[in-house]
Amino acid sequence: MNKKQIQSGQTRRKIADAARHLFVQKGYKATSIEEITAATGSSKGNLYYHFKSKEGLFLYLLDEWDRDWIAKWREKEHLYTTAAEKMYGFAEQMVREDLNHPLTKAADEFFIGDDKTCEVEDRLAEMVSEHLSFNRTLIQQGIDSGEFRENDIQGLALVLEALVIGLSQVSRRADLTQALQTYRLAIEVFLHGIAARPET
Amino acid sequence: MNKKQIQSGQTRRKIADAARHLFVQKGYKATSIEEITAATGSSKGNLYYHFKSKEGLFLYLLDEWDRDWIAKWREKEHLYTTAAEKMYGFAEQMVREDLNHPLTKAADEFFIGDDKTCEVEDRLAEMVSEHLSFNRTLIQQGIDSGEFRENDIQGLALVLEALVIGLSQVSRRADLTQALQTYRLAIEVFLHGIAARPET
DNA sequence: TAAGATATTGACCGAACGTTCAGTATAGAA
DNA sequence: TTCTATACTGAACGTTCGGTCAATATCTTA
Repeated sequence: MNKKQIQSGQTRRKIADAARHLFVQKGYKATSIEEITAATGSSKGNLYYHFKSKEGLFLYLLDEWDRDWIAKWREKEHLYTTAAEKMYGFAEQMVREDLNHPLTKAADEFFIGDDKTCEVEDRLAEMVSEHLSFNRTLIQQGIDSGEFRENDIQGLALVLEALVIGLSQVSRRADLTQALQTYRLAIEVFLHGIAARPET
Repeated sequence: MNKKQIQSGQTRRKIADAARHLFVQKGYKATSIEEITAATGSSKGNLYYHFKSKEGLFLYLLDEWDRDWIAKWREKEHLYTTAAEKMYGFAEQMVREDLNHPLTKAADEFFIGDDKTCEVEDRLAEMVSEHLSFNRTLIQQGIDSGEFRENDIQGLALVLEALVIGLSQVSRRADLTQALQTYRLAIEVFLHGIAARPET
């Protein structure tokens, strides 16, 4: 590995990290290329040397982030025995990994905005379905083990997704402790509800 | 009332309606003044004759929408007897009133964007606390009537808010029937959870 | 060390957007 | 009818932003 290649890789990393941080914090549109380069100390042209476009940079981050997230989850998953524990673990990872998944806020802008490329559109649709599939598996496991009631799994996966998206928005300006507490309470509610006794 | 004053009022209404529709559909930033005027048939200058600025227009819509929402709720509230029914009614109104509250998406951009005026910031903070207060009341009523378990009310209000925000995002591209179904399921889960039996 | 590949710079471009303003049309007052 | 306040128009302005490019610096290789 060259000295040049190493430094080039470091630059790429620095840009990606700064961009991810800003996208999460401010959203996609509200984050300008100039802000990203200002945060890295390098120049605008250099960013365009390493990444094709703003969209390309964002897409790169989406892929990277998703890979990391799944990898971290696979590491921890076997530590949890019950499906309920997995749910709490799931929530905790959501909070600790920068308080939200890129899908949550920044990607949502893409869904609504009308200026999205086909490539981006496809990739996002894919990620959403991956997300829902992840949630379905989580719920299915609980049903199989007898922990959860038989129910509309696809619907529940959507509700869980909604809960997670909403939580990340509500918690964006909260500190880690508060966020963790809210997430845990939310999962508790998701599992047990707030009604005094379940209808049988 | 003059003929002129009437027409002026109608223009104002037409602009406000078109703007609300677009803001809800596309978000705040993604909606341009030009689009709004194109949808009304009147001119850019005319919009600025009736409203101070884009922000001012948005603020006007927030106030108006909030008033309408609360008024409609007060109309229906007495029809529901149990707190659980109120929850479902709450969800239904959320869906029917254009699939979301302006707070949900467009206003969220303000929270994150750094270009907000103090006036807007204050008004939004006020509205959030009103929202949470509304949720608290709803939950408190259920506890008082013995329907809901005693619990961290402020936390639950936040979770409910997160759920509602998330639902509106997840349902934005769904039709009314689907959305209603998802919202109902979500409230069901919020009330009863998904666990096979509650921990006692 | 010379030549060439690679990495970085920052001025610049065109498009989009919010906002302004000089000017026009119209309804009611005199 | 004439005058005036109100309602409305659309070209133009200043700014912001994503993206480009010719020039330059830095490192590798021969």
